[in-house]
Amino acid sequence: MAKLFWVEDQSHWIDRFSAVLKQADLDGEPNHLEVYKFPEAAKQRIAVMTDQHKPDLALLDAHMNGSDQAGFSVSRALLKKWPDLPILYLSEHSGTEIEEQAITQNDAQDFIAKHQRNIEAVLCWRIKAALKKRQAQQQGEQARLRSGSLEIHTDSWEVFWKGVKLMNPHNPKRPLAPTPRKILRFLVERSPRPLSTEQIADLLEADLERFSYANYRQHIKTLRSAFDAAEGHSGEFAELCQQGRGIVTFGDAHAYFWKSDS
Amino acid sequence: MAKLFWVEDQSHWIDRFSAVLKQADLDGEPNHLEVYKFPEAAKQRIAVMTDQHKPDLALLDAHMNGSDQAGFSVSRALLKKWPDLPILYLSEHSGTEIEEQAITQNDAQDFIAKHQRNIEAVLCWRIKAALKKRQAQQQGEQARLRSGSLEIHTDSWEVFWKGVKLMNPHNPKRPLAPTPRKILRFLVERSPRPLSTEQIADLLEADLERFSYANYRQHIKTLRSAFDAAEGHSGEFAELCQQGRGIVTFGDAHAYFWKSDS
DNA sequence: TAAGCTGGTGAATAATCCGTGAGTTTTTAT
DNA sequence: ATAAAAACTCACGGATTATTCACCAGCTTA
Repeated sequence: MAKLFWVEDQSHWIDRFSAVLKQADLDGEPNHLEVYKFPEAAKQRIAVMTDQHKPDLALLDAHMNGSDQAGFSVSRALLKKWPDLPILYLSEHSGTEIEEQAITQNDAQDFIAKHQRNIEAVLCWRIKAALKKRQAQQQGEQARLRSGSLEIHTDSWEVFWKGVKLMNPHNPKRPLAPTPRKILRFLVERSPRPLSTEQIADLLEADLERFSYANYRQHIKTLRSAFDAAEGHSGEFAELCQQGRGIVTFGDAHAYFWKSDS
Repeated sequence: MAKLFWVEDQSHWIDRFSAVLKQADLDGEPNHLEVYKFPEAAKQRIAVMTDQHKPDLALLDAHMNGSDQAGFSVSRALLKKWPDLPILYLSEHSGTEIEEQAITQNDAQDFIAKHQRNIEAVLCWRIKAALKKRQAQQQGEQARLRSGSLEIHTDSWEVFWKGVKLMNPHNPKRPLAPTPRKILRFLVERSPRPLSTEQIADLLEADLERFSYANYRQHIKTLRSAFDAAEGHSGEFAELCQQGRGIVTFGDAHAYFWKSDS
């Protein structure tokens, strides 16, 4: 559960974004949102918060109630207590001195303009990215990609399905081979969008002359049997794929996609 | 002197920003700007760049010459060589899928819309902030290393495995040779990320012409037999490596990685 | 019903990886 | 300058991985 600490003085922005933020898929769980309309109230709250309430990320408006510095004072209060807390600004004053101050002097992780195309989505992407970065730093750089029961350690490239490490189906003592594991990663990263043969070839930096659809199919087969092996050859994964989850064919265009099982 | 690596396919943007970027006060010194108009040219250049040319920051356009992926392929080439290089996108397509891909999948440090108020200044602020963050990260490295049964005294460069000092396998009276020692240290420092031949060559500040994969392999062999010797030639370490711990081949990219035994 | 398509499969082949020993060159210490 | 140590090169071979091929089943369309 991601805990967000949000300070915003204008009600209409709160109305507009709170539902989006609560429901955004940041870590697969529902988010907890703590909103304050006044910087003073926020600061008082920060003073009494314990580590157990520590937010994962703060979202601030820089300019509030007529003062340029209101948001920054909240930021200072937060950073004093938790120096590594990522702070994002959400402001109407992009391109101004406020942005400069936020970025160069107040250790802002990001500064997002309120007035822009598709702002809700942009906000979610950036919060997600900030959380991811934070997590990577915290966990000693343990980069992980998760989707349902699947977990890919993107550093050591180990892949776990329901907690079991995926192995090479032809030789259970050996780990999943490089190309299949890359393909799996790309599929999960782009989930639930499909990846055509050409796109995979591009991502693999393979020659399109060499990398054919037959080829792609073969690697998908390897992957599927690796999943099956991890489940003790029970055929569960094959069933899952039948039901349109796991590794699924797209229907045409020689494409496959990954869909989380949960 | 900050070195910037910039890929941008449209001349008018290059004209508009190059002077600004050259003269921006990023670290108190004049900046060095390397500009490419074609992703292919950029990638070719990256392939032959050595550590001494390593840029401090890359500025990419995502969408170039009609392809959405052109910028990302440059990003991949850069990150493959220098995994911690900060990458900023400068794009006309903010709020679109391109931004999403950049931020959530391509480890973008930032994504800056070309069309915005005061863009020149914003660009400089953000570049400066990214460089500052990078520097702060680099300084936070530790002085002593421990990983499972392995301990490296980074001051005296002695290496202990299960409390036994690793010696040169060819001559048990002599300490482990410098290059294997360094390689082991880099592997452990980056654990559990793999280190390709290219990256090791970079870290050793060796010439890529000289430092080949065969070479790397040979040092790995030396290391493994040093571990084996420390265990009284029992073959335990070889077994450990078989099981994916200790010094492990990555299975791709001519890379190895270290994984703690505990 | 056949032809054309997609997508799954096993087996065969091709390519690559990686460990290895032996030898050569470069570096270092005396 | 000399010798020892370290770094590097090279080529081989077994193992592993990637790719190709031929075939089959199911579906759609003429």
